[in-house]
Formats: sequence, structure tokens, C-alpha cells
Amino acid sequence: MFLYNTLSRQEEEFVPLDGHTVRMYSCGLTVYNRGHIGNFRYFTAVDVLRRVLRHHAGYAMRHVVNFTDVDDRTILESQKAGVPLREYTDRFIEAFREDADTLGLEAVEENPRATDDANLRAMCEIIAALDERGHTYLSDGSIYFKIATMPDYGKLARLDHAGMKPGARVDTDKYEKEDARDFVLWKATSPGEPTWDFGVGPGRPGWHIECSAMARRLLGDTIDIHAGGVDLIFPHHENEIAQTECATGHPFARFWFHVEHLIMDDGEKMSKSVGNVYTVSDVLERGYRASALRYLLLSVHYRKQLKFSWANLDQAEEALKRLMDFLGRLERVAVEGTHPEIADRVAGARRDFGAMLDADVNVPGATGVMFDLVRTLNAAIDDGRLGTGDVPVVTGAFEWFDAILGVVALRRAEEARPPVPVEEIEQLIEARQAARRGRNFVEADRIRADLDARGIVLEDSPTGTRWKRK
RNA sequence: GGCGCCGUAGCCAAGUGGUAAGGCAGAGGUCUGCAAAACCUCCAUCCCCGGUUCGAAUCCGGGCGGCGCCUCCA
Repeated sequence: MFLYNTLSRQEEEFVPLDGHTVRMYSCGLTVYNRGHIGNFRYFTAVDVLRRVLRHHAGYAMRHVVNFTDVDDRTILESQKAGVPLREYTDRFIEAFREDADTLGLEAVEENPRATDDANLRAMCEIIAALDERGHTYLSDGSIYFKIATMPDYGKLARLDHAGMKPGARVDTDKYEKEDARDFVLWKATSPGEPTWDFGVGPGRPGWHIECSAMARRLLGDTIDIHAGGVDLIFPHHENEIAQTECATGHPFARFWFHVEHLIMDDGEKMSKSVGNVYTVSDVLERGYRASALRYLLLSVHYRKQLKFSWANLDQAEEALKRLMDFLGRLERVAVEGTHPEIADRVAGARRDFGAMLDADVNVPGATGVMFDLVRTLNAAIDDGRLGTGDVPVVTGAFEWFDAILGVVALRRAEEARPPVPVEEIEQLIEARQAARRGRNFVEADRIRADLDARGIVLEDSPTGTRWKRK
């Protein structure tokens, strides 16, 4: 398969270094707040990449997603809340797990948090190695990385520092730095701040060092894929490269996978600092389903900005309904027989779907292939050219599609918890059938409208009445 | 000011040199007690202007517009 690599700015064929296990690190949340749907656009994109690597390319995974549970904001917010740092960040880690579960993200192999001893120790080992090799200096009790000691610094972001806007915002750090681009590895702490001492003196981690350390400890010196949002390219990922490569002497990540932003209708990036933020639970409270949200998040290629709007979410819901209606219909096929042309058509769709995934995870292209197949098969069902003998081939294909998309499984889990008890629905359907037999259509329509208002839709067919969630 | 991305139908969105996938919405039809679902039909020449080419939405140049990064940020 081919993946776009930010490092080379082009698509490259991807094969894990050892040929069978993908070692992937994706930057996780800073847990001072609940993640918003922009964050989850990224997590969902990485989830699909992971699923493609596993279920399509057939690789084993060793995938690490961290929690940044110490930085200026987590410290500040926990102090404001009057809660110990660890306890404060625990809440948002728990919230993340809930949201991840709601959106059907596959569990990853490791979820380290920065303040675990093993990770702090790993950070200090890197810092010590950098110090030995002359890449650091001390200023005001903090340890800095010295950019000037790394000739190829900037190879990922490719920023032209000569052309940077003069003045203003380059050096906002309150500490003394020799060069504006130097960054802190280990921060001096002020009284009352959490402090650790694992061999480089008391202090707390700089932002970038944790990812380098956790990736190295759990995945080794060179990893296959490092993922993040595009906003992390600079400075975060650039600095991770600097630290790790100068400490180990090996290339850090072979592929850099960056996901574009989700932006709001009004055209602004959704971010905590701007304040235009919706969480997964906000979306659910508006009456939308998580499956629809997941579908929407997948409906734009990961390297393009996704403009979020409630109208788009409505459209996603409708598209998903079409898919679910088809799958339901498939289960009810009664005509016997097997048709080789159906198997051919399905095989073709599987091939095309896979080709889309191979081309830099083209999910919108892949869903196009899938819906094309839905129409063909719906038509085949209509005129009896799809028999019970064909059904397993078809369901097999759609199960595979969903192993990647993960949207049908979510929807089915939601269906298992209808807003009206199943027993009651069935009683009402029975009552309505009796009314219809007596040609009392007023009563029949009343029951249908009543259920509709409660979120249950009825559909009549020659073989009886079916219900589904709205 | 520097670097980069993007601009495809009413909406969302693939396609990046060979004559516009898919979804939503809309119109007409078939089916239905009525609906729903489903099917059939219809609905774009790709922001603008130049250029390269037998041929461009796709490549090049110039505009216009939107967004991102350069600062914490998925």
C-alpha cells in the first residue's frame, strides 16, 4: 500500500521494517479537558489507518497512543480545580476512553501516560544521552536542546527561518534561550509544581520529550509510522526528531502521517483555545448517533480539511441508513438460488475497495465503491437475481468493508438499545395489523405516527411489518 | 512577511493527462390502503484568465477566494 509521507512530501510504498509488525506511535490528548470532535476526527482517521494495516494489509500492530498528563495547562487547571494533578488528569483519560468507545475506536496495544515512572526515566535517559553528545545547555535551571548542534534540523517542517515574520511571536517562552528555536527538554519547576528527579536534576518534562521517550521505550529507536494532527508538524514533531535522532543516532520515524483539521462552518479551526468546541457527548445530546458522526468523520479524505456542520451530519445519517436498509434487506432474501454473476460483481467491488485503501487510505473512494455495489445488489434483489445462495458472499464482503469503516458494527450496537422496548413495539405492530385488516386506517396511521414520534419507524412489506430506529 | 494546502452539481465528496465515482437533497415514474424502503429516469464540464498537449478538472504561469503553519494546539 502507498502512504503519503510528510517527510518526503510524497506517497511512498509502505512495508513495516520487520516485514510483519507495524510499530506505530500516534500523539494522544493532553488531558486537561475533554477531547472535542476535531480531536476525534484525527483519532478516527488513525483508527482507520490501523484497521487498514491490520485487516487489509494483514500486518500485526504494535500501536502506542499516549496521554500527555503533565504540562502548563494540566498543572494550571488541576490547581484551579484544587485537585491533585494525577486525579485531575484521570478524569479526562476516563472521558477519552468513553468517547473512543462510543466512536468504535479499536483498542490499541499501549496507552502510556507521561508521568509514569518508566516513562520519566526513559525521558531522562534521552536527555542524558543528548547531554553527553553536547546537544544541551542549562539556563535558569531548565535543560534546553541546542538547535545549532543539529545540521539537518527542520527537515520535516521545512520552515524557512530566514523568512519568518520578524518580532512578535517567535520567542514567547519566559525562560532564557540562546536561540529562539531552541526548546526545553526538562523544565525547572516552581514551588508547588509537580517535580521529578530521575537523574538529570529535579524538574518536569518538556512537551516534546515525552513522545520521543515513550515511543522509544515501547517501540524502539526507529518506528514505522508516527501520526499526529497537522498542527504538530512544527514544532512538536520536528523537535521529536531532533531529540531522538541526536540521542540514538538512528532515524526516528520512517513515515509521518498527518491528519488535517476539522473546521467549523464558520471556517475556523475547532480548538480548545479558540473555544468553538463540540465534544462527542454534545453531538449525542443533540440527538445524533455516534455511528453517523463516525461516518461523517470518515467521509472526507484524511489529508483534507473536514468542514463540520449539522447539515453534513444529517447527510451522513441518511447515507448510513441507506447502507443499513440494504443490509437488513439482504437478510430477508427468500428467493433460492445462486448466481455466479453476483459473486463476480462482489469480487470486483472487494478488489476496487482494497485498491482505494492502498492509495493512501482513500476512504471516500472506498465508500463510493461500496455504495455502487449496494445499488447493483438492491436492483438484483428487486428482480430476483440474488438468491439465498448468494447471500453469504455478499455479507462476507460487507463485513470486510466494515472491518475497515467500523460504522455498521457501531450502528448495530446502537440498534440493540432501541428507545422503545422491543416487546411494546411488537404489541403495537400487532394491534396495527389488526386495525389494517379491519380497514381501520385511521387507527393504523395513529399507531405508526405514535411510534414515529418515539423514534421508531414502521415499514410494511408483503412479508409483514418491520420496525427500525429512526 | 515566509512556507504549505485547498477551490468539482443546491449540499457533502472521489477522481490529478483520455473525455466527470458515490452519498444527501430535488423532479418524474414503478410498487403501496397511505407511507416507508427499493428500483428506473432526470439533474455539473470541474473559481477566473492565459499557456503546454491530438486531448486538461487533472500539467505550467498569472489572478481571485478560503484555510493552515511559522506561538499552546489533533
